Amino acid sequence: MKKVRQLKTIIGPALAVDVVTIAAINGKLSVLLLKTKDPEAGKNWVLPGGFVGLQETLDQTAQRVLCEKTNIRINYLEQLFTFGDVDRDTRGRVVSTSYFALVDHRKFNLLTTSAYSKIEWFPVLKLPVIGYDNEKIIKKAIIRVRNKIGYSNISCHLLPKEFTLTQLQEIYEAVLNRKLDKRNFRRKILNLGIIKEAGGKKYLAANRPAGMYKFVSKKYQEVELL
Amino acid sequence: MKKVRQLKTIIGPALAVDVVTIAAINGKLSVLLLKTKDPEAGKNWVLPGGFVGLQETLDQTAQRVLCEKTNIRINYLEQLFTFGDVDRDTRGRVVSTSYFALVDHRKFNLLTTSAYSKIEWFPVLKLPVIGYDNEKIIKKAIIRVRNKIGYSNISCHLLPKEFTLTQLQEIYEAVLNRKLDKRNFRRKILNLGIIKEAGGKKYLAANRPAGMYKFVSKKYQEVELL
DNA sequence: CCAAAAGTGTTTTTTTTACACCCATGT
DNA sequence: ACATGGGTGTAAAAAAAACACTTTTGG
Repeated sequence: MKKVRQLKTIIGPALAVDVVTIAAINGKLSVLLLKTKDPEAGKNWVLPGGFVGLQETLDQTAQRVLCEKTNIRINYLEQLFTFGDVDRDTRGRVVSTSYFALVDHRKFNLLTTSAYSKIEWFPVLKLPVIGYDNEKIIKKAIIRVRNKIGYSNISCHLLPKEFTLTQLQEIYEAVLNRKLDKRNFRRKILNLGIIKEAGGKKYLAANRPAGMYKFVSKKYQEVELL
Repeated sequence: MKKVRQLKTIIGPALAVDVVTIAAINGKLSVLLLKTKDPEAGKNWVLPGGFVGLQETLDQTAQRVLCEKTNIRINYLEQLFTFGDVDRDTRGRVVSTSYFALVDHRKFNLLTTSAYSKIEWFPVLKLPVIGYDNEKIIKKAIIRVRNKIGYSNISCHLLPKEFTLTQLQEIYEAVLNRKLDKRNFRRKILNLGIIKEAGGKKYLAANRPAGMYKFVSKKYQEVELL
């Protein structure tokens, strides 16, 4: 491993990472928040975050912080924006590079550290009081996801491996916050070629069973818009 | 002014800003580069950049650095991405938040400092050898501008206050790197309502004079796509 | 046989693309 | 009068939107 040294002569801001973790829960786009015990945040809900280590890339910091503070191992991670207002953190000058993570919430048991009193999913339309500038970060993440779901396959990270077309449509409706036409949605999503039949059928309720589908690839790809 | 203190306990990366300055010159999308004297950059061309001060926002750093190193006062500035690879800068651990600036190159007299031997515009299709990870940054800026010109009024910053429709079309062609149909372009851009007639006519060469137009507003706005 | 969600095509409207000639000027 | 870039409309093709009934199952 290459030697990396801190530039001692530079006196500058500290650098942190904050992560907006996003899932679609019961048809609602939701964000994972921690309730802090720190009085300086006004005992508000905040995003999981932490400082960037000297030997870590920003992506690695995001992964580490999210795992440490929520017990989530990330499915999809993308850098969002770097917030650098001088007074954004009352504790001192901290610049924060924000990320968003997309997860299937059913896959993880949430678990946080002693620095926080609670960990909880909140629908983005019913957020609690948020500390620091974290609400701004969340809003930006929502906008990014809302745009990106229309021209990429990122929705794959919000679902289990196999799913029905109705489930997939519900994801899109949750993210876009509007109803879509079933027939048009199916035609379009199938024509994109990003999903294919998985073979099985889902027998669940007193109705016709739904065909199961899966994504051709979970690798990020851009496609023509929805 | 509020007191801002450095978080002394945190040992982390230094934070810098790099700026990709973009103009459309002779129908070519171009980037402004500096030739460094620093042997560690291999005497290559690099982006103007500098460290973030304790009392500065990132946007302010970008403006200051660009003014100091190129004598350009920015027209339009937008944050691009934060690059945090551990070994991206051979001099030590430096995380860099990149920006891109859009300018009308005719407005400024380029002027750099003694740390650099040259300052020059390069067409993005004919870049010289670039130092550090700066080529990656430039590529990302180009992609961003290319996307954004299609659904916003950012092109206004690449032109003088008044311009002909042909000039505007040339900007779009330079950014998108393809020819557009004159009639379709005019219909679309006029229907968007972001520009209006300025009244005058441009008498220049031995041909019919062109009508002058101007942007309704230079404030950033998103519109329906081109 | 009833309730519930799955599945399926066609028509209309809107948007996009392709395309060729006349106009106003300076020399 | 001619060379040069400015300016204009229409038709065909493609994409998007609107819309309602039949199917399969469990109870």
